[in-house]
Amino acid sequence: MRVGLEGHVVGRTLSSVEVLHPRAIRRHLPGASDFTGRLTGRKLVATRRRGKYLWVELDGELALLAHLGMSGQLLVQPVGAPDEKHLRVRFRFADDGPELRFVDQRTFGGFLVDELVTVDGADLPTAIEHIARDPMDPAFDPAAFVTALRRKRTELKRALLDQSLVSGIGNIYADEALWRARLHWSRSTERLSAAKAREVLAAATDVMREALGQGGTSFDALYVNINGQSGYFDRSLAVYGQEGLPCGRCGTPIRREPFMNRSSYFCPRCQRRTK
DNA sequence: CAACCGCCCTGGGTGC
DNA sequence: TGCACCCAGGGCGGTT
Repeated sequence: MRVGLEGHVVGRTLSSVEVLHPRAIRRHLPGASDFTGRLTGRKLVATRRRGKYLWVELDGELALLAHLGMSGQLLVQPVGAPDEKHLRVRFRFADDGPELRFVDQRTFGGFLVDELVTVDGADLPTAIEHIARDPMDPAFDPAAFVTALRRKRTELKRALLDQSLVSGIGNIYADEALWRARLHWSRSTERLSAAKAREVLAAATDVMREALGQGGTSFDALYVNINGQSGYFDRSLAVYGQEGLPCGRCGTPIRREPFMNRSSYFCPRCQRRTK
């Protein structure tokens, strides 16, 4: 998504911004008129990503920060193309070329305009100062992650989802990484060996790299790239959403258990629960 | 302070 | 056919 966006918007100047649903900018506390006011006339300089956050650097040390939530899409569409049913924000450009649209059925996604701050050598929007580097980041420190993980006193999957430890891992990639590392989601972080911690991190990194290579995960057909095409990593899922189907390693039916008001999928034989 | 819970929201699917 | 209900997801405020 970031790469696609880069090719379409970098170097262009915003001429108008239209907020069609207030929830899409709920994290921009000064409100819609401030949001559009700060963006209008601004030039887009670069696209950046950290974990699940995406932002566009603007001239003037500002950033347009986005989180797509679970159903958010950024689409490039010709001016005048029919509005999508769930169109939430429209960005138009001074060159009158194709516009950028934020389409989001479930309205978990959204934007804010934010100032940049330097944290540990990286320029970040202030709102995401607490978000850790993701495993694709060249400056990501695996050893520091392992140390921080083992200092936690919680369940392993909770820690993998904690975006202040490592970012970019959500419910799907956590389950896939745990299956690859043969660890149950409820394993305690403080009793996890450093070797096992490294293993689950490596598995998560592999899952993310493979998913990126395939354009992401689109199990519910709501995830699409900048051209409206879905990723197809869902074809590669070993456990997520596979309840009752045989484990690819041992054939035991995959099980689903409630976890934090959602679900964890795992192989009950490969991923034994420990005390 | 760390850990944890519940809520935000929409629409597709299911069961009655 | 229509209605009530459930579920998916990430992040954050509030509570323990």
